[in-house]
Amino acid sequence: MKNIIHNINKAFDHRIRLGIMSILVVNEFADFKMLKELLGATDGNLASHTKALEKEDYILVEKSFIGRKPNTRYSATKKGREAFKKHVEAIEKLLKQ
Amino acid sequence: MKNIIHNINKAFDHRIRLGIMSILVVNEFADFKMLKELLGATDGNLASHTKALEKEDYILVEKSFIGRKPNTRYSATKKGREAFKKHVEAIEKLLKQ
DNA sequence: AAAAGTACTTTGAATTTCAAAGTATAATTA
DNA sequence: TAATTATACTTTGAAATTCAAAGTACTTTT
Repeated sequence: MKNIIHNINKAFDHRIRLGIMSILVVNEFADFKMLKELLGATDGNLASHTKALEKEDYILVEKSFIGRKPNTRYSATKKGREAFKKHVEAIEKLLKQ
Repeated sequence: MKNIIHNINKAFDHRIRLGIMSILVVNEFADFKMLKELLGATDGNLASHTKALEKEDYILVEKSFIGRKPNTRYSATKKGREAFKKHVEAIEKLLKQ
């Protein structure tokens, strides 16, 4: 096989999704507000990217209340961590020649 | 500033464009056929991604004939190389926490 | 009690992605 | 030599994605 981008996961193509995963592999959890600030995304935009990752079972979404305010908290699943690791390795391989 | 994906260039978000640039920073030139094979892209798909990079002045497109067959050859511009280098550094920084 | 803020969700328009079909010529086979 | 197949792209437009504005449902401040 020749295809050099074969192992690059299209679910992580977009910088916001790449950012979400980067955050979630080093932080056990992150909430909506934290992701929004770290990524500079608008609300709707962030919601659709988290939804895309959730659909792939790469992240887990947990809704609860902190005090009486709603709080949505995200974490990377095992599947997500593994897929992201593979993706990062593929990018590194691609970039060093 | 908090935005951790601030230096990630959206022109290189897509894996095919990332692949094109990776190829063009190590090879002075690559033609349509070579890119197509290395990236596993369809014709129309590759054409639109090269067009996007050309629009940003990140790659240069030269059309000629080899014998009597048309040949389209791509190369990275100085601007493209610089932008890509910055992008790669931003990705590396993002990925190591 | 009204106004402003927080934490999202919904919506749909704009943009992007993609492959099928088209164009034009070259090479092969019958 | 005529027909068929292959090469090297380009054009087209439907489908998918991206995005921010507006909406919902509270909570907090004035």
